[in-house]
Amino acid sequence: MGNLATPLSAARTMTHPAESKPNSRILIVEDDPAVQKALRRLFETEGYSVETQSDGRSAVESFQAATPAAIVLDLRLPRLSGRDVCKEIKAVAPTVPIIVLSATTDVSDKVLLLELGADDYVTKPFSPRELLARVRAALRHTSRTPETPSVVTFGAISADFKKMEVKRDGKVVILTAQEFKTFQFFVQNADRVISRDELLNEVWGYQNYPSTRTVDNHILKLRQKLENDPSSPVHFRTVHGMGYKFVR
Amino acid sequence: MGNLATPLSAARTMTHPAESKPNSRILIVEDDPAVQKALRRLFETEGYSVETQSDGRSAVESFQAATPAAIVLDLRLPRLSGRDVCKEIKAVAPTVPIIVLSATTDVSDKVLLLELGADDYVTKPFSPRELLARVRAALRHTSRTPETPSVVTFGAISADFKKMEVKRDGKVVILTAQEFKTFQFFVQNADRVISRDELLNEVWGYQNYPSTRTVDNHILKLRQKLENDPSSPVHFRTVHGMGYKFVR
DNA sequence: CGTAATTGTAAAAATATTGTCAAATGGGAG
DNA sequence: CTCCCATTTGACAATATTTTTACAATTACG
Repeated sequence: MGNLATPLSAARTMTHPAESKPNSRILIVEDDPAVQKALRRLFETEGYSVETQSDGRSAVESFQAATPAAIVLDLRLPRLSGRDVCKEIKAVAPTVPIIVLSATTDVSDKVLLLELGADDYVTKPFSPRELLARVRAALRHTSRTPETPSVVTFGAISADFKKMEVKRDGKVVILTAQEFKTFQFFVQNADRVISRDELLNEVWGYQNYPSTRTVDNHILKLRQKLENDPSSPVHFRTVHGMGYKFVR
Repeated sequence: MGNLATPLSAARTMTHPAESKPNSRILIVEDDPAVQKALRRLFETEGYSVETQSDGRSAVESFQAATPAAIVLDLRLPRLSGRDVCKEIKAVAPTVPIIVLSATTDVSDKVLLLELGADDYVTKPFSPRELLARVRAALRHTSRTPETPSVVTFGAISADFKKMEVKRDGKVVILTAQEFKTFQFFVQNADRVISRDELLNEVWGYQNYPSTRTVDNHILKLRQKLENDPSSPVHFRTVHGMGYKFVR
């Protein structure tokens, strides 16, 4: 099986339906007043309550005063660098998601982000929607922690998402990267009808947006690999005119 | 990959079922006639109703005349720059999503998009599919109707709109896509008399506008599937000369 | 009552969606 | 550069749904 490190992170960009969290407090750390103002507006119109800070030291203090649900953090900050803010906060509260804003040069390597403890990042000319999506994804991730259990079993299938391994009757089934991502998305959204469109958006992403027939083909593969009788699927059900639905 | 001119035809073949909102009007602001024409075709073949404008001033006026569901906006415009169009519109109607078309140089700075208040952006040259995907994503986000409770029960019927599942006496009843949509509309508008025309407008959409008899047939199906005694309906009532009325 | 308009109903006809496979594409490893 | 394999596309068949159509039943109303 291919290396899934990169593709998986893409799947995190989910904008999830009907999941807007009111009452969520966001701490925005950004020194450019224009950007700060714009960010505040962005999140406030989405129903978040916003706290802003302009430098690193104040950010940490503000965080300690009242723990926000998530943090949007510019890396280039006066007084205390974004890196250090990240580290300090993660040391105290490792579960609060931090989304880093950065120029491409700031994070040439993902290793850096891991070291920092950041949960996600958005690079330079970013779309507001994308930032929102990532914050939401991060929030969702923490708010329902046991969302994706590491191991899921149903029928003759057992999947270990941590190991990225799927077994059928105890024998390893090899899924390709895309198949695995699709599978995981279905498991995370069990019992819900998912349109091809949503799949393309959430699993494939924007940059490569294939035709809807591609989705069907991947469903076909998943059925062939995971269903007892692929021609009359039990788990990967089709909902005519709507999309697909996964049931355990 | 996609340079706008040719690949449009490719995206045309993309069948796009159920998901697309009927009656969605898109305002396209683009001064290059060739691109404008291509964009119009792109969105029209996907079932959107399209309004086009070639300069900034007209765009704002057109917007005020009739508010579209979303706006696709080129940044480089005569008469009034895309930036200003964006600002003006966002000042009046912050919820209408704006997707910006831009050369990479236009958005080299992350400040820009945020200040503008744009929701998303696509850089030229862009793939038609990507643009479509982003517009759809934006629409999906705003047009979310939180008014439908996820689960509704009445008589022997229980409906889970999230799972798109309807049960009668605990047994799953299979509704087709159109039946389900019709059913949902009735539930959302319980106790109110609904004319066939309204149903055709709201549930079917103007792009495929069948005869009013089609409505009757769907009511028939709903009664057969959901009523205890379909020939003397309790929930899906006929209001002679007017239309139908759903009561729980 | 009687008639015209409206609605109920079921089957046929027309469309639309999905399943499936083979071939084309494209990216990465060697 | 070439080969390999995942991915995507495109075609076509197989299904499923939507719409039309025709006619019977019902209702409104003089």
